[in-house]
Amino acid sequence: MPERGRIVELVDRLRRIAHSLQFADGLNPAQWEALRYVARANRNSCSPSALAEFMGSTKGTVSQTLKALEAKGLVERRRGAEDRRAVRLTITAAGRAMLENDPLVAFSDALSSCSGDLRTSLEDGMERLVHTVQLQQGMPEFGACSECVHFRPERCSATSTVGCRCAISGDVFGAPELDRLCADFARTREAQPLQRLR
Amino acid sequence: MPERGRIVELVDRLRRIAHSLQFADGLNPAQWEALRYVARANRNSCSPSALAEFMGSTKGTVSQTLKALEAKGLVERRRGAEDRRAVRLTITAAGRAMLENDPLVAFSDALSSCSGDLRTSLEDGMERLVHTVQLQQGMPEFGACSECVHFRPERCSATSTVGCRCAISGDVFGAPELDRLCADFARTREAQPLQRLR
DNA sequence: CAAAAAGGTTTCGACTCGAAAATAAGATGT
DNA sequence: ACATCTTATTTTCGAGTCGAAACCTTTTTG
Repeated sequence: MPERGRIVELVDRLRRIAHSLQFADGLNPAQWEALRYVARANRNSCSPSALAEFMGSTKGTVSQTLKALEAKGLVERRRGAEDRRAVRLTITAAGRAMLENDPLVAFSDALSSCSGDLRTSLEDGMERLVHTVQLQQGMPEFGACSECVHFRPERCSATSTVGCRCAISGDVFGAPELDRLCADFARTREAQPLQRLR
Repeated sequence: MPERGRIVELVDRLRRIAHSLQFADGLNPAQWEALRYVARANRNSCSPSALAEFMGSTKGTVSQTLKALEAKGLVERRRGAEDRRAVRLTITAAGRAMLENDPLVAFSDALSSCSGDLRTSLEDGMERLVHTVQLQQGMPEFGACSECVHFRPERCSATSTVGCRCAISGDVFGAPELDRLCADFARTREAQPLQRLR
């Protein structure tokens, strides 16, 4: 029997370290997470609701996080044009600058000296772990078009540029947004077991 | 260039999931972490100070966490026999029972269906990641005798049982405590680079 | 012995977070 | 049109967490 608790300890250490690191530059962990999200989500998912779902939090709590980020000039809240209830979140130049020294980059730096293969297999393993737990726990999963059930490839005009018409929103996403996180994401293949990794 | 931010995203998701999961059974993440620690530390490290260092927190904060755990009957605080300032923490039977359904076991379950090799290489990779970041960030690292600089193997009487006389505390640790976490831990080999994994 | 240091606890204030109420804009049904 | 329901978000409130600093007690040091 492989030690039952090793992965538990590792995850908890990782959590603690990441938590500690994210008190940098006057932000707190929730604010860093939200800032990262706003920089990473597609235009349909840049809303307080989607962010609340992503963070496993409530809209009320997220509203305060966003208020803090807006006060610091890192994020903008604008009311939607068509739907006046909606709020569209956008990251500002200052917000992008702030992300340049994201404290979690320490983890990326830690891998900088290792081979690409090693790095990739570690990342793949962690990704499977995250997916599996999210699935088992019934947590929502966010992802990009390429692995999404709702993805409908679409050719743009004469050039062979491929975009994505989302079967849910009906919107077309161009190349820049194809890799962004979407709240409507649903993985195409069901729960790939960890055995089949690599 | 391998995507720079992938590991950052993964770590942050892992952190968020682990955080969410640890609001089970009336405890909070800090309390779960402390409970795990008390169950896992050797007798010299079962103190509020060591726990504070482990958690990257302050003694005051830890004191409150412990007060909560004691009130729930999961941990006992007893004043030291020799040094009356010291407090010795011990986990109770109820505490052990509580750990039986540690919410982070979800991560262990997620790996239960994968091969031992795969699991081990993922765990090894994550362990290196944790070590490397802790080292780079000047964070304290906790570990057990087997990899510790202060480890001095010691034969007990006629039987070939091997114990550990710690060069710092001077104490002898028997088999049951050899694998426990120690606040005086110092890794023997310096910062093994991630390249040499496996 | 007095002073300093070490181990813990308490107090206080800032801040986070979630639940619930409030606001406001769309959507739906009659 | 009009009332009602739903969606999107913010505000308010209260409980709880955490860190800094003050405090207490017990060694250790000079």
